[in-house]
Order: sequence, then C-alpha cells, then structure tokens
Amino acid sequence: MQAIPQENIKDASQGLRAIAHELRLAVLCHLMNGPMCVAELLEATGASQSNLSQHLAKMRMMGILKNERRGTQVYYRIADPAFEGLIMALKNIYCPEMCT
Amino acid sequence: MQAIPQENIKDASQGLRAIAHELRLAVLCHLMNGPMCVAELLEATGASQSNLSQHLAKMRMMGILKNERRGTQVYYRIADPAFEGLIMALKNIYCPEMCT
DNA sequence: TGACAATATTAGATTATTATAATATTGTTC
DNA sequence: GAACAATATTATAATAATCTAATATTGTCA
Repeated sequence: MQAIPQENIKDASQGLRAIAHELRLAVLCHLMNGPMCVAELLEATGASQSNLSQHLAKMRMMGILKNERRGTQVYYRIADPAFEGLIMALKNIYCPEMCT
Repeated sequence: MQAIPQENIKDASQGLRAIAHELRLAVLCHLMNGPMCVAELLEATGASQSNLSQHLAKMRMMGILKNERRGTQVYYRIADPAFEGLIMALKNIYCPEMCT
C-alpha cells in the first residue's frame, strides 16, 4: 500500500510543477479568497502583464485554474477545491504558527 | 487574510519544486512506509545509482529527507511528518477514489 | 592493507523554464 | 469602424534542471 500509486506519480508531479513557482503560487493564494480579474492579480502580485498572462495560461492548461470573460475583463478562479487542500498542507509546513 | 503570506511564498515554492519531480515524488511516497536504504530505493524506483543519489542529495539539502548511515548502507527517511500531509493532499487530487 | 560493496560527487551535454519585448486579439464606446 | 482598454500570444535570450558517464569516498572483511 503506497501513498500515491506509481501510475499516478507522473500526473501528480506535473501538477506540483504547475504550482511550484513563486508567482504561480502567489496567484493561487490570492485566489483562495475568491475569483479575481487579471488586472487585480497584476496589482496584487506586481508581475509584468505578459509574464502573469503566461503563468495564468499555464495553470489554466494544467487544470488548476478556470477563467471566465466578463466584458473586457477575464476572471480567474481555482478550478478544483482540492487544490486548496494542497495549499493548506503547504501552509502547515511553511508557516505552522498560523495553523495553530 | 491570505493562504500563505507573501514572506513565505518563496520558501514554500522552493519546497514544492523540491518534490515536483517524478523520481523525487516516487521516493517520498516509498518512504511514507518507513525508512529505506539507497539500494532498496534503487530497486523500488528503477533509477540509476548516480541519478538517484543526486535526487536524494537535493531532498536532503532542502530539508525534506534525513539520512543515517548504518555500516556501509545509508537509510533515508522523511524529515518532517508535515510533508506526509502534503502527499495526502496530492493524493486527494490525483487519486481521490483511494481517499474515500 | 587490499579488495569489494554501497553510496556520493563532479563534469558535461541536453532539455526545460523563465522573463522581457514586441505584437496580436477581443471587447467596448463613441 | 476608429480608438482605446484588457488580455493573450509569439519569439527569443538567459538561466536552471536533468541525465549519463566517470571518478571519488567510506566502510567492511579477509
């Protein structure tokens, strides 16, 4: 009996890689509080427009985020609530004092 | 109130990168069942000796694994049980049917 | 001490990620 | 439909991650 069976290791490691980046992780954390449009994420992260857009695209393609157009703006949100569990587990490691 | 505060994002993303690799994740999963020596991990993963050794070194330096020499063999184990929580959260995403 | 077993390290070429700059797309308003 | 705002895409140069092959280290035992 193994934590994650061999057949799922490849997918799981790809999923990890998809969030294993400073900017992408920051985006994910911001989106924990609900959907945000790109302009808001730009403001919140301080990234360049092009760079943020590319990272959003990557997370979208990896199935981590979903987006929805509203007029001229595009809103992003976390696609699968299970990813929030992952963030929480991370938080437990890197800022345990916040996790009482 | 944010999932992981900005000041911890860098560390957390580095920690993620440290396990965001097929072989390293496989090693971590094997070690969920208890310590193993390098030869056993070689057998279990099918990696080359040099390659495995380098990945073990990386995880050791990132504080994810600890090692202990016993005679001519070296045993590895998960350094911080909180990492097991991370694996479980991953499992919840990539093989939810196993998580009832 | 010499030979062997187990593991670690180094050097190197290859491939993957990343950031920036430039350009393109899409929607809105007049 | 022209001008603008918001976002996406492409090209590309720079950096980082990876694997293999070769070599080094450490411990055991005769």
